[in-house]
Amino acid sequence: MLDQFRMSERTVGRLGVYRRHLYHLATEGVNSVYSHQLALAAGVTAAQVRRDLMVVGSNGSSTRGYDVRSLLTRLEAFLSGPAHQNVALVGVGILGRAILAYCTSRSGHLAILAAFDSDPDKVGRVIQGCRCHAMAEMPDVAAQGGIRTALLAVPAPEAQVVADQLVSAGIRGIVNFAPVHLRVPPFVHVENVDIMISLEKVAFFARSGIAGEEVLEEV
Amino acid sequence: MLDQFRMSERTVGRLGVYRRHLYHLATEGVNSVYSHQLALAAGVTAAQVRRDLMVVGSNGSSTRGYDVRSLLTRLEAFLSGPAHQNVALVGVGILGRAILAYCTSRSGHLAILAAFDSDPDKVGRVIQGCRCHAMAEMPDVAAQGGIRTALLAVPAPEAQVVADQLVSAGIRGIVNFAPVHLRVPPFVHVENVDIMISLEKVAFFARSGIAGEEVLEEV
DNA sequence: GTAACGCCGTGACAAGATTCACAGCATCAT
DNA sequence: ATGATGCTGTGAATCTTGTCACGGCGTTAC
Repeated sequence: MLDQFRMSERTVGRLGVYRRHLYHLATEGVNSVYSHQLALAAGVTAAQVRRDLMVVGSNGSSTRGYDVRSLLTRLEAFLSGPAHQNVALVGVGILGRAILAYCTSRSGHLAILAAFDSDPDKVGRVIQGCRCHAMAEMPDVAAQGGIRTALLAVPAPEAQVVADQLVSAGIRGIVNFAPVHLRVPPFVHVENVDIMISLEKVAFFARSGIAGEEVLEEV
Repeated sequence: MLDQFRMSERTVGRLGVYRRHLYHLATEGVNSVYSHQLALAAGVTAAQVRRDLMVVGSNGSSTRGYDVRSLLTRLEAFLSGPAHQNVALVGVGILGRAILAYCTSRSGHLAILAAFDSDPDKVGRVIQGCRCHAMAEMPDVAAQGGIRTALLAVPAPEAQVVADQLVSAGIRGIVNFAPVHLRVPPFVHVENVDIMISLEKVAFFARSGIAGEEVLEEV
């Protein structure tokens, strides 16, 4: 719990997946779950699940597995911390709107509190239930809302400039949808969501699979 | 080419990033580039770049670095193969439309040839320049268009069922935007793009106040 | 009561990814 | 020439990540 500093990024991602599945289980009234069931739902091995859960201080029983409610609480505490966290969306283009719709439809520990765009036509309007501010208001809104995390969905050429603005407005984590590498200070965490790269990767392996089938297929 | 079967997924992703940057350089008339320049643009180390480029058969010179045009050609050949590849989009909700807009605005080696949706109101319409078909037409369209890769942007509860349909329609690679783990045969490659998990990860590290990404020292 | 079972927690191990470090080479300055 | 420079390509070392295997312990069956 203490050393969140040395947490592996991948482990954090998987913990999020477990949490989501546990949430499902909880709403369905399930109250205990085995590591191999979580593993199946998350697409990893049971050993991996158990190893990951060590960081939140495991409380599994050998007979019933993990108590869903209790584990969910622990994961929430570990991942989200005590307080509700607010997030900003920057760039209200078509992708930005999709993200807004996607996030607001989902529940609670993370909420998009404000949106920002440089287009004067959008400023002042409420889009997908979220007020759109001018970029200049960023520092104030971020400070007032305690926003430390931003979703960046602006066109690639603007991404770096806007990222710099975000950092000076106090943002410490950025989910970057623009297809460029952002240069930020070391205390800012950037996660790239690069749809085209993902697509190219999948296309690559889908193509390789052709040869795989033709040439040799084991197992 | 060589054994693309054993290629690391991460390496393929980085090669895509290099390719994109090389494309930029080429359009700007730059005709040679050093590994450390590519590294800066991609957010990795120079050694990593050189190591990655080994798989496409490096041709760097010690004095001018890499020839942009030549390296770009090699990367294109390696990543995209000889033929143009077609892709399908399944699920034309707001996210699907954003993806359509995002991809069609970008150029060439990968094109979204067809869209699919279960909503009868959308079927037959042309959205973002792409014709929307009924799900039932999937196998035919995929076969005719030689589509082996799909972008899956349907609601989570439907994702698994649709994925099964895709696989039986001959799809061998899926970019999955739904927040669920898809169970597919081993010859199908799935890449998850999970916006909520990415956001949670970033929020976690932003809260921890730790460095996520190293800033590489310049020039 | 006790033997057998199945699962968790974890140390040890293996596999994989990245970085280091240096040979080899073309170029340039002197 | 000849030494210095600065880059690439790559084996080896290091660091990271995932897997294995087994002790321990409730529970259940008999």
